[in-house]
Amino acid sequence: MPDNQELAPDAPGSDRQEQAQEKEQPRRRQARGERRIAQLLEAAAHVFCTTGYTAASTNAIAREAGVSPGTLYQFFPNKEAIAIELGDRLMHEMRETYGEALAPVDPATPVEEAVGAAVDRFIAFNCDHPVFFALMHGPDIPGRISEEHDALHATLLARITDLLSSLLPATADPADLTRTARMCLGMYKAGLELVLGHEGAEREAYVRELKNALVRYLEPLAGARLGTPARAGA
Amino acid sequence: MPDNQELAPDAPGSDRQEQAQEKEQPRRRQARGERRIAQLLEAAAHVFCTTGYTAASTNAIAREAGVSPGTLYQFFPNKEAIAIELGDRLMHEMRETYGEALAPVDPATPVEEAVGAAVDRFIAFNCDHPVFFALMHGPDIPGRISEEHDALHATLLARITDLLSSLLPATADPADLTRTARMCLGMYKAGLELVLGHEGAEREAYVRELKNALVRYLEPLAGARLGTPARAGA
DNA sequence: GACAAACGCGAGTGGTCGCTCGCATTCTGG
DNA sequence: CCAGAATGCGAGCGACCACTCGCGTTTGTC
Repeated sequence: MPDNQELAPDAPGSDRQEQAQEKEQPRRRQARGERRIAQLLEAAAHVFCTTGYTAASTNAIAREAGVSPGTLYQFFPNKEAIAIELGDRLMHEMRETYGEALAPVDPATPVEEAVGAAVDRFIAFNCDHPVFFALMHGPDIPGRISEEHDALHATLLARITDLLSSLLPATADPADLTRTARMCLGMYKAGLELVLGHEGAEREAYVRELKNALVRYLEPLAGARLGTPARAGA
Repeated sequence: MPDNQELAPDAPGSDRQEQAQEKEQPRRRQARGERRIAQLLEAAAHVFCTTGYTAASTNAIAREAGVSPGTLYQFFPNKEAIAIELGDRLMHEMRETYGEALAPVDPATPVEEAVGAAVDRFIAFNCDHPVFFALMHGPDIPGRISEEHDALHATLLARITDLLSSLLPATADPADLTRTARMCLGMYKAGLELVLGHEGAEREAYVRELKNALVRYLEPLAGARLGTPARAGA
């Protein structure tokens, strides 16, 4: 088992003459291998999506990718590593493409706009990558993914809390803020599930419904700000 | 395997002389057996609660109940039947104890009151029986439980839709009603998760937060009704 | 072309889990 | 009190799954 150092680096400290590469053991990999990895991850995404993590068998993933189980284990040390690599790539893509949704907002933007923009971005990402939802909300996910989920959860919570504290001028109790932020995130998740469960116009209607729920929940809190009475109903 | 007809009745039609009992094959069971069943179901509830359905092993359930695996299979034909019987009993108890929450409401009651009463009842039930949440929201539940969940889901949806249609006088589009009802149920589930994740005063604060979110979401829809501007904040 | 390393295969291994079977013990009706 | 049913046991069976191993094939390098 002298393979797979790239995806699952073990403890170093043995004979290593030239670490003058980029990072860690280079593990020379041909283009063919990279293609196989992408192929396997795509197959894994499909299988995870349809059956969930635990119910997904590595043999099924290999079959879906059209390779043998042995080939799969040439590139991934174990089943967990597949989910982790998949999660890492999704996380990376999300931060790259939709990172702006996490950036601090101009405190002058109305609630509707801020909520709408954030919801649109995250909904779009989740619609493009349904595996993300399966990996993040499965009850049986491996430890590493769970950590990533917690990190994302905490990040989102912090961002929402920031946004809320910019809305509530002096109502200072941070415990209230935390609860409200958690409630917002929960409502978003619930709405996301509804959105993912429908297609086309119906899906968009649910997006509007989710935005309505969030805005109506948050608007009364923004008492000190200039009200935005214009509300485009469904 | 001439046992377990009561919990898993197979196709009848064979030699049955005296069906003058109460229902189905009587399957004479001693008090000891009934006690064992209750004991096993309690153990199963605990194991399902902590590890989920699929991860729960029948041997673990038997161990938790302090009996051998063979004894477990004397009363349940298979693992699924354990979850089904547990679900049936929970469902029965819910209908018995909290069925009034599903009864039609007086159309004169304000939104806050109706929402608050329903939320309180269901939250209380779920707090008393955390297994219910685990069985209903696990992604790996067996078919029968899934059907029960769907039935409950549909019932709740129908009730919420009724309540909504009594609020919206003439805004007739039933598709909008369905979406709003689904959003309400999703918000309730999200809130329930938050509530179950906390204890004591914090838990009650989340209950209030959930009610706030639901009321604020629904209140603007009740435009034609006499408004209830008194809102007790957190 | 030759060598080595990366790639690819699929039968096989160890382990777990749902479930069974033969047998011992306890209860119930007559 | 005794025949038979209900209860109880736990080693073990078959199936499945994550993962391995030995060997054959392809690819990059000199």
